[in-house]
Amino acid sequence: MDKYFKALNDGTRREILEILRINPAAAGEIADRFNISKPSISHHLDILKQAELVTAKKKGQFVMYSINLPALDEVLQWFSLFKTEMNAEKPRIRIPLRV
Amino acid sequence: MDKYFKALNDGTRREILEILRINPAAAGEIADRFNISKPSISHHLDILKQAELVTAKKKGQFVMYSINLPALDEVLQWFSLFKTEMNAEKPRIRIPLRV
DNA sequence: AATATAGTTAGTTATTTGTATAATTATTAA
DNA sequence: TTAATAATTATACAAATAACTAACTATATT
Repeated sequence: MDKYFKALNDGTRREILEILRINPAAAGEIADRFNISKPSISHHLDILKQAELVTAKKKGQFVMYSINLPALDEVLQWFSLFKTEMNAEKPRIRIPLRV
Repeated sequence: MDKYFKALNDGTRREILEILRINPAAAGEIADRFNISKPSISHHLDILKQAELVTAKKKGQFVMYSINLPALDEVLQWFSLFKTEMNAEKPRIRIPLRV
């Protein structure tokens, strides 16, 4: 869990994830979206990769980065511990909205 | 969102939240659970309070800390952006397990 | 009033982190 | 094979962070 939170504790890295959520992208494309040097972005991508929040695959001279949704889902599960629903008293029965 | 992730980027603070999830507790009770000095825990509590992840209320000579679930829910919502479900192709219909 | 208990604030230190520039590797194009 | 493009690695440095001890404030007890 620690590696995830470490990686997520940076606005630039969270933005990168939001970008990759839509589509995979090359390192340079990602860097172009920020006013930060390319080596810095490369470093951010490395941290995300080490945390397994993204994957990287070389395509010719490009390196394509993709999001790793299952990892993000693991973090989401940690937060589920605190779901208000779980701690509420009343509603024991949930009526489905649609079938 | 930044203040949340900053506060959550520490194992001790996440453990404190897990403790407070069960019950409110005084600063000292919390400190007793860790091999860390009381001033350090006090500082962690302050960071959690500043991030609005916990609330503090003085009761006599004690300070009782409680979890702030709605704030944690906000973070959970950020993660929901990445819910696999949202990006998956297949399951459009969910069958409720029980009514 | 004096002492004990609970907690925070102040000040210090070692470590980690985000950024930059410069140099390097790898692939593609002339 | 030389030059251009994409990306990473190396190095340096300022700022942020987590920990400690010591000192302080506030409440409770004797």
